Amino acid sequence: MTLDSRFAPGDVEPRLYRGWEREGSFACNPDSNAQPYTIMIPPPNVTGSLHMGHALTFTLQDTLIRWRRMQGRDALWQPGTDHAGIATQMVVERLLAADGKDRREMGRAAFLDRVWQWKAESGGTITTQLRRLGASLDWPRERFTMDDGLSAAVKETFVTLYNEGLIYRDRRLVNWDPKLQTAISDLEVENREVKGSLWYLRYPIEGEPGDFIIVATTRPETMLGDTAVAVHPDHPAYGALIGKRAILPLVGRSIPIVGDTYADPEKGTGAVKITPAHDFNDFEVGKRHDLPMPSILDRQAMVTVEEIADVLAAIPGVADPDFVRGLVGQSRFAARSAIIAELERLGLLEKIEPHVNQVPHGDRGGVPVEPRLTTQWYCNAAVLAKPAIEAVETGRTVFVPKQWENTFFAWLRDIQPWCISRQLWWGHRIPAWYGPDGTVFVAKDEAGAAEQARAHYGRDEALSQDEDVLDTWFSSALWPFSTLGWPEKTKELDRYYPGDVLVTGFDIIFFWVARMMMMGLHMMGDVPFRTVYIHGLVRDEKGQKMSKSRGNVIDPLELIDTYGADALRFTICALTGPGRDVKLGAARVQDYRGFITKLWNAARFCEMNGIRPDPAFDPSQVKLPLSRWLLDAANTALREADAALEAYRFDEYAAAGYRFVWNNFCDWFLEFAKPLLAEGADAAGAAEIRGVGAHVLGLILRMLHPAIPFVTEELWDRFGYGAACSLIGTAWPAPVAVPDAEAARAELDWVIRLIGIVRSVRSEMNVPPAKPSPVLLRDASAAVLARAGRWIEAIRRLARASDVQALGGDVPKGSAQAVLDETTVVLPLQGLIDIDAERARLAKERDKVAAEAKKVRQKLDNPDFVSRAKEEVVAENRERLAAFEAEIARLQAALQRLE
RNA sequence: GGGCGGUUAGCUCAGCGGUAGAGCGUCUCGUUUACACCGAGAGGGUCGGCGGUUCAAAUCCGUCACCGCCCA
Repeated sequence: MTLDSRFAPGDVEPRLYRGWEREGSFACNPDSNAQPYTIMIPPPNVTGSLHMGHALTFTLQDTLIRWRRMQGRDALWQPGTDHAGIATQMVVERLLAADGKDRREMGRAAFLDRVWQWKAESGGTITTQLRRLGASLDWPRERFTMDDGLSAAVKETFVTLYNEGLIYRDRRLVNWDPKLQTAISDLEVENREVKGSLWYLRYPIEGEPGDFIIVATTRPETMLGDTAVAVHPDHPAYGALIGKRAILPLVGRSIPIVGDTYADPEKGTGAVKITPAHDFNDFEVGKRHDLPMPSILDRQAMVTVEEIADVLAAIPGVADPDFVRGLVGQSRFAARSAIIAELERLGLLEKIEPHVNQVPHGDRGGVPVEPRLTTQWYCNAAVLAKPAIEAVETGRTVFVPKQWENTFFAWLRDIQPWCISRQLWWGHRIPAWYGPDGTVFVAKDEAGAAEQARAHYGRDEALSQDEDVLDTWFSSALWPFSTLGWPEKTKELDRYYPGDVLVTGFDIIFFWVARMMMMGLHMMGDVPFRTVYIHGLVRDEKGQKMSKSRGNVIDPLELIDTYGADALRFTICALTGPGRDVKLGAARVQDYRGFITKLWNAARFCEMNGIRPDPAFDPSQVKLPLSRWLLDAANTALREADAALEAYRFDEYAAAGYRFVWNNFCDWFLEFAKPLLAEGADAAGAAEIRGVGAHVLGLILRMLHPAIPFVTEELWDRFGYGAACSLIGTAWPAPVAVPDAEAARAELDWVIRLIGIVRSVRSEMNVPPAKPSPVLLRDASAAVLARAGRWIEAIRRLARASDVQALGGDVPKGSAQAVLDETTVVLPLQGLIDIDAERARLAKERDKVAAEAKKVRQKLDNPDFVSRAKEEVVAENRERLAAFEAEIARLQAALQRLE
């Protein structure tokens, strides 16, 4: 074995990943006695490809799962994807369109065949890409929401909830996407700021020629469907009109003027037109006042007059049925222009003001959503939400960070009926059949429905299944248990439900977290996960959200190609603090790649110096302070790493590893080890250093494996710590008792500080590095001198000292001086240093300490502080003051010696 | 309009009552054979403003400003 001078992730990563998969290293074991640890992913969209958001969330999850797996837990990380009804159907329709085909021509069955074919060819993109990241998902257990088993779970749930009255049909307003021609969820609607206008329309008052009520609207085209004008009951000018009627221009309909607090006297004119079939607020007003609710836009958002045909009336100068009929078939945008022009012609347009408003857009289709009155299937989410809210209130499920539970509560406490039907072909077909008279029979299959129909009608009747499919989230909500075999009673279900943690971004709380909680509690009787860890979003270096339109999207696969998966993963961990977005760019990944390289090179040094795993090495038997110091520091790092991971502090975990490897192992241990390993050094000492070095390198590899699995596994294998690809399954290290750790810490701490002081003085005094200098210790105790003697080689090497000795007599002329505890460190550098500069340096040092001392003295001079502060704080400050004063005295003495 | 989060060194961020920190960048120095994807040293902050609580405030409370997100 000889390690290359650079770690080559591109060669190593695929080989190790294949090795892990081949060895079955990612597999859970339902037959084991170990305590399970389960992470259910919010399943990614089958049409998706890996983006930085995935890289973030899967890196964190993989870090957790690898850590728990090493701790001996029976880890299940359940992979899979959801079928993404709308997105997938759009993808396949686009492919068909390229071939000049249309799904309606080919028919439902052929279209679905085509979707499955697409899924077989392209649906594995993201799962392949997750492997590049190193994600250790239990792939043989991969599930898809349209699988038979998961489909059975959907049917079971639908039928159960229907029978409980929690699923029902209702006619109400939905968010309708006119492009996709389906209902969509509130959560699939994004409000976009659009520069529009506020049009002020004059509606004539019935029976009072020449009088108008002026309504302000952002959507004049909907006026065809107006069935009232609402004013605030207390409105000074318009309040008196309540109870009268207005003539709806163009249409000629007589509509009431109603009093409703929905009308905001501050907005527009204070009077608002009411179109119950095309606006959610107006719908509520319509219900309160029992208004008609005609739709004037069809499924494509084209004008239709079918529902207002019988109220059209010709009123000269106000309304013209021919004009209205002429709008039929026009888009809502064209109709708007035409209506405004006509109103203007009739003198019924008061004015137009520029207006910026929030326009709801379908997030997939990209066109403005049209509220539309349709019959859909609904789930009574308010009932399901109650136990979900309670589970978080009582701590059965805990949010980390806790503040996110407010977001969860806010949404669930105000939850609207969940529209679960979609006018799509790709998805779980709603298990409802209709008889000839429209009676609904809900059953898991057609035979069940037929049986119900027979009982109902007393004979066999032809049934037709509902054409619609279910919202994708209906099946995603079941994911934490449907993937485990439910509704079958499987040992996996028994063992891995509830899961331990759901890891996701805050934007997903409404989507998956809330729905999984509701369905898990209702169908399984228990929460789906005990902890919900919420991380931030990935942004670019400037903090901007990554988006295709901004052109600032970073492809994680490119980062992996360039810097390696470990570098990307470590960067993500290091930057993932609590409740923070992660600003990430190539530069950051490059920086952290330095750490991977550092680790690699430290290992190379070990290799070159005969540091290799020794099964006989016993850390409790080490003799050298350096060994004890290193083991003690490793204990600290391990404790920090564990505490950090327990608390989901990925940044602190990464920092603990970084500090230990770089600042303890490399900067000091390996440097101190060099003379001890040199030729002619004490053989027993060298053997111990090799032993402890190998032991601690092994600890490092284990401790960092969850974050940087590839480089650690490669080194583990190459050094022969275990069989090939075995690190992933190796036990997580625990701190061990280190004899005399306190003394070792004191000793090494002193040596490190001494070297630091000498280096600092030399650098500040511009001593040429090639000029070694003696290091003289004045006022040093016998113990300190003995210590210096033990470390003389290291001090020579690292502090550029020619010798280290006690200084008995006077300080030689032209020396530089510094204070280390009770000792004054003297560097005789006559001719090499500028005495004035040295004087200034010492004075500055003294003044700095004096300033500190002054602050502490002022504190101690305050009787309130001494009497009211905690005793240990007072004592600590007394000690600090004493130390400062002693240091000042020594610096002062050093200054005087210069004269 | 309501809610949440943020404002600490040039940048990215920890710290959240008792000595202001890290990483990166900057400057100076370095052919010390693990590593220049390196080593050594240095400089750099009235912890957004203003009030308050406290012996003590970056940290707790109030208020304002600015930035970002979510919901109307």
